[in-house]
Amino acid sequence: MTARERTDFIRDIIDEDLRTGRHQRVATRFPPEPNGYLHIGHAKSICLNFGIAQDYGGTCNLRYDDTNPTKEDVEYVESIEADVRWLGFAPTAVLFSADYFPRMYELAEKLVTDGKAYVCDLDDEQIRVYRGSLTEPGKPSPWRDRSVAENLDLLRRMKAGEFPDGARTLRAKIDLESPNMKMRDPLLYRIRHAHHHRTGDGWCIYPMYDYAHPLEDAIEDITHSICTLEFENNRELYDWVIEHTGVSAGKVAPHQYEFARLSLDYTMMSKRKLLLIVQEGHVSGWDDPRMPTIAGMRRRGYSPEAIRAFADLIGVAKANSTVDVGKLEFCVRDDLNASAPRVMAVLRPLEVEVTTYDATGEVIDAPYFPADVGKPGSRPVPMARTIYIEQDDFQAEPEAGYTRLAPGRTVRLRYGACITCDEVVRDADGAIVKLRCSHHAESVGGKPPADGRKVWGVIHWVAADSSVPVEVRLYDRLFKVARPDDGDFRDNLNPGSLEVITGARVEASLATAAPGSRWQFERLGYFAVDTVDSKPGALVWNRIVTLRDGWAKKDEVAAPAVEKKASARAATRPKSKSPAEYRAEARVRDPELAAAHDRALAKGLTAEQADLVSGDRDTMTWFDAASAVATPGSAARWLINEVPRVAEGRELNALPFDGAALGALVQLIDAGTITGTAGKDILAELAKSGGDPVALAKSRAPAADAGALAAIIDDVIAKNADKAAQYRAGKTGLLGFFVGQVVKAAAGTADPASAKALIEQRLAAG
RNA sequence: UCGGGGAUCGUCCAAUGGCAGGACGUCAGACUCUGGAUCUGACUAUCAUGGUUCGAAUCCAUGUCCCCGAACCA
Repeated sequence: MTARERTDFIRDIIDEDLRTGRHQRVATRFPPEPNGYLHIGHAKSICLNFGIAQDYGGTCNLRYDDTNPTKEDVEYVESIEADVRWLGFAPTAVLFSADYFPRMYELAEKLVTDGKAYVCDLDDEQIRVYRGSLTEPGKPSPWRDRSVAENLDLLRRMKAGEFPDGARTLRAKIDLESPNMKMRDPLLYRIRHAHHHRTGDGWCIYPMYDYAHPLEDAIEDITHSICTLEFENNRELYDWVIEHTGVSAGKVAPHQYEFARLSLDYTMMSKRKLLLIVQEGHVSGWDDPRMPTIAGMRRRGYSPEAIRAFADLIGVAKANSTVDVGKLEFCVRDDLNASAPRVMAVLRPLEVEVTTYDATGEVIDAPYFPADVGKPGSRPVPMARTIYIEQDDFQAEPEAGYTRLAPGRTVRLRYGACITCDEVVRDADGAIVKLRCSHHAESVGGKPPADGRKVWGVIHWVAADSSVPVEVRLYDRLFKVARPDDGDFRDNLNPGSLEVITGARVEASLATAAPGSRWQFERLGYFAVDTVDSKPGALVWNRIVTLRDGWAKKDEVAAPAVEKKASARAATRPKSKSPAEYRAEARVRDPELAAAHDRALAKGLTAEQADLVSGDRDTMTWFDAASAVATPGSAARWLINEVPRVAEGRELNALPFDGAALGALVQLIDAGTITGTAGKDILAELAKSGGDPVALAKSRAPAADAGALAAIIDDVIAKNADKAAQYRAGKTGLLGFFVGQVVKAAAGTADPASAKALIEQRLAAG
């Protein structure tokens, strides 16, 4: 990767895993199901998984998650690998889930033997009913308690093909009452007498995703299994499968991490709906240049570099978000600006006769790149008496702000001379058919016309005789609304997403442009030779993206603000209990807690504090122990506000110290023996490795006296003279910075409150 | 018996108790043989309300809003 450092929460986790020695290597995987073409959302995932492997010198497998033979196809398998490689990544290995079917089945028998899975005869409708709902527990299948021997026999007969599709399933025996629906005896195998693209008719039972995926990861020794947010609920089952099959025994098991998948406005990412768009003929195929597929973007002319830059730009996080398509277009332009040679083409030609021009065979040597790009190369551009300019570049009655050609006005022909419009030739209907212009021969080479007349602008052109006629396809976004999924996507298709221009002309040098090559047509945009329909002598060009255009922008209708979708679900769904309700209920159930609540109140705690220290047994015990030694109010404050910070998610009873130790610490602070800041330091130490707070307090350096403190402060101010100046100039927010620096420099011997006062004083004095 | 996640400029992502920062975008200017590029400047944010703290986007509490989960899909 470049010098720019990439960070995201997943790389943070990896850094931590490497630091602590949990892993010595990094192994990821990209696991698409071969049931469609890859799209820009997959590109994000590919860049993440392969990018991590590159950054950490690890491995990344391309693994087809082909566990459902009825939806998958070799066409997709081939397109996926091609897309991954085109994006610039080389899989460490290309693998298929189906190749693990024997091992998976073996482990399924082990689960059965261990009494952790059973064969269920319920049909799909019954299973759904038995599973319960989001708010109600499920109930056990009547087949849940079959003997191991019977289960094993039935499983083997399932595998042998003795039963029809849907007759039986293999289910994990977990917990029908789990609040996580995924844990309510999930299906492991279903019967499918179907031909598999890879295993043929070798199997008639196929593993479910939730069973197959963790095993695949474990078998491949994946360390970090990265997937999208909707699998968060599946993680518990992922871990269950690995633990109970023992597939990772003796090794470090893979762990699943979830990130937010990409949403792009004006774009649809659902594979199912993308398939419909193709099937219903709204586009020409999966690789139609309007499609958000990698194949479509490739054909459109997007480069792999641009797509990778986009993935970097948008980052990786856990918040659902919708990225502005403008960011993708920025990446595409940014890449092309530096890489695409400049040439000239006229989309809608307007004939211009340069009446004063009679040279023949004149050829202009025009550079491929402007000076600011600084790349070498040029091509010959023939001039002629008859040329074409863009119809848009002439207005018979120029509107305000128009800076191009008009009657009597002079403009420069790009790379050539300036011309002045002398005459507009119209047909019988008054339509403009051609222009007659005179030219200023002395103005070639960027020089101004000799008579000092104003040059309004620079326009592009091609010679009439030597330019070549081509077809140009102008693409716009496929959907006319930012959220095509609101309602039926078919209603939201942009009818103008493709405009075919047949009368366009490109300069002579482009006659042999290679399919797939990318160029900038000056002042128009970036274009690529179509790789499918273009033929020598009959070129077809795709517009990749327009140039950024400040003038055109003014005509553009402001995009309507994206309206927030009203949440029908939020209104109808039952509201979850709040923690406060849980605590109150716990006290109703448990008289000990109720008593603790009264006790806390009696000790003078506020109602809120009393509530918080009596919601569960652990907290109650801690508070009782702490308040036995320290002032109850202080004990409660520290327990409520400070302990959770250092616990970093651990339960109280998992901490290496207890309520009594907390009490002892708080007592020292109450008594003024140590400062609150020192107390926080000691608390952090306790949380890390336990110990005796009194001893820890004693071992600390004594508080700095006023003189020592002043010396530290002066030193910090001297070292940060620029910041001090900014502070004095009014950036008072920097006070916190100085306090932080001083506290750090004093290694805990300074009391921040008094330090702060002293710093303010010194800063003002300076 | 509901559970799991999430909320920071218009947009996307940072800041792991100490200067709210970057990019896209927008606006203004400079420059320009592309109304491009480049450069300069400006713009705009911590969901709300309390609390803890010398100091809170960050810790605690209460509330609000959003997403996911009840395929023999992945």
